[in-house]
Amino acid sequence: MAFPPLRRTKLSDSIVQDVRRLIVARRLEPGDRVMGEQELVTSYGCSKGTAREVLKALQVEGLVVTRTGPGGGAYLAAADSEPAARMLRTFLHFSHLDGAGVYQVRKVEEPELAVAAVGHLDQAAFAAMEANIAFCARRPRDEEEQRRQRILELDFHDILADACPNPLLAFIGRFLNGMLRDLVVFKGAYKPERHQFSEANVSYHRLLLEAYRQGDGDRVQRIMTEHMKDAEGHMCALEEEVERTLLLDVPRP
Amino acid sequence: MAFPPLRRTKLSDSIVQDVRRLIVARRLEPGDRVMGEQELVTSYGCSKGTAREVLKALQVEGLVVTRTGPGGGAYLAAADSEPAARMLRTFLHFSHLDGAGVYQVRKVEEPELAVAAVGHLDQAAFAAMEANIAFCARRPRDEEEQRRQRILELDFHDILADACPNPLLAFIGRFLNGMLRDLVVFKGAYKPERHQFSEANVSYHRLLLEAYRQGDGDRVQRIMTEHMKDAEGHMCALEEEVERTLLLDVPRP
DNA sequence: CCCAATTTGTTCGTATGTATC
DNA sequence: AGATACATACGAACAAATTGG
Repeated sequence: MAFPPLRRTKLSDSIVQDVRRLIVARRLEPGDRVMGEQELVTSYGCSKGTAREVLKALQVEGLVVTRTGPGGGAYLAAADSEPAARMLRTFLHFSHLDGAGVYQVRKVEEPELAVAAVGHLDQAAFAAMEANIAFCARRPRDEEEQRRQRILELDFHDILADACPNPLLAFIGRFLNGMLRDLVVFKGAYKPERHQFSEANVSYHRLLLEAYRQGDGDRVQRIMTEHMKDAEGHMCALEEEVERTLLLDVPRP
Repeated sequence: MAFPPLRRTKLSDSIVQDVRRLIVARRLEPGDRVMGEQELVTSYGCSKGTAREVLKALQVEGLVVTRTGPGGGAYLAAADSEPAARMLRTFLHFSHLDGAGVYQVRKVEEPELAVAAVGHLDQAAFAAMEANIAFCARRPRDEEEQRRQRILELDFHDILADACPNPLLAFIGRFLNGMLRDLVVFKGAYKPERHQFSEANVSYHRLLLEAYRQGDGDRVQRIMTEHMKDAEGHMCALEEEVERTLLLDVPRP
């Protein structure tokens, strides 16, 4: 036995783990000060380079932000879903998640999120929904505007996610919206042939807005469920179409 | 131009972004070689420390693993959900997600996952489910064994997640199971008073196993839906109890 | 089994940009 | 404007780990 350096894990990793534990143990909140470069060097006896790696890891995890200058250093970052979303995207990138997989989740999650948002929409949210519908209902002048409309249709669902009091549900909703945004630009879901899809979405959004104004949770649930079912059908049709064109371009051996 | 000091974003961050783009552009797969320390230094003209920060960031993101020695360097890591799960945990840590929030998602997600797993369970999975049920059905000799049983009940759901062909659905399922494992140990859900909860879970698992053996997706859906509804009730009761004891210990001003 | 080559891991010294006072 | 404090970046050197002769 007897490992001479007695270290199987990288030094920086163990320090990172230690700092993480310290953060939760001391009940630190966003904005509080965390150990900076010098403090890590002095309290752990490591070098600047190692301390920098530790800070870098915590930055990537979205836990801390660093500022230069006097009074600068490392501070606990505000809760941000972006790092988690980015890593989930990379994980799913290698797992080859397709649009059908996205909608298998979305069709059960989005109705739940929609009803959870009832009673949590303020005037600004209602105004944003109205403006969103107004823009998406306009007849697009060119393909570029059509693409922007499709992106904005997803923003409508982001408004609902922002109003959802359940942070996990809201995260999943926003994440799925982001995935669909990517699919829109990569799979060309904004093509003219898909115009009826866009019109269906807008009408569903109109119905949702009305149900929200009346605070009718059951109706919100029913409309959103149907909305997702409809959108799933469009997505599957789109993917089949893309599949066909790909098969024509690159025939398999 | 020549603007070395004219930089608003950190150098290492831009290199990280560049490497990420390179990975997806070249369609690299897990196991493929990525730029290591030396290569980063030579191709980006940065220092060793900066190159190490880049590698560190990619490691934290779960994208690459590094090995020492000849033939070592940075390699694209196998798809791993752990980094994404860890960051999602930290995000939700600051968002104060409670057990009720977990079950609001779980009760709509787990039935969908359960039916998706139908037809994807092999003999090993069936054997694992049987062994799991057998262990959890045993009368616990002490509180410690009871706690282990509660953890293992969640492993039953992990078996289903492993069989689920939708990677996103499987990720959410495994993530929720992990969250509940933490709640079990922190909120003491394994207390003797909760024994009937455990028995209910085991009976639901038995019914699920039978439905899976018959490949009856509808029955799987119904049983799991009821299972989640039941578990949600127990979780809410538990949290109310914990809330009461906390109010007794630390009366609010 | 040891030795050498290779590549990451770690340390120290130094310099520079940047924000605060 | 200058001094201070801090992160950011570079360079050189050594240690540790792994592979192959």
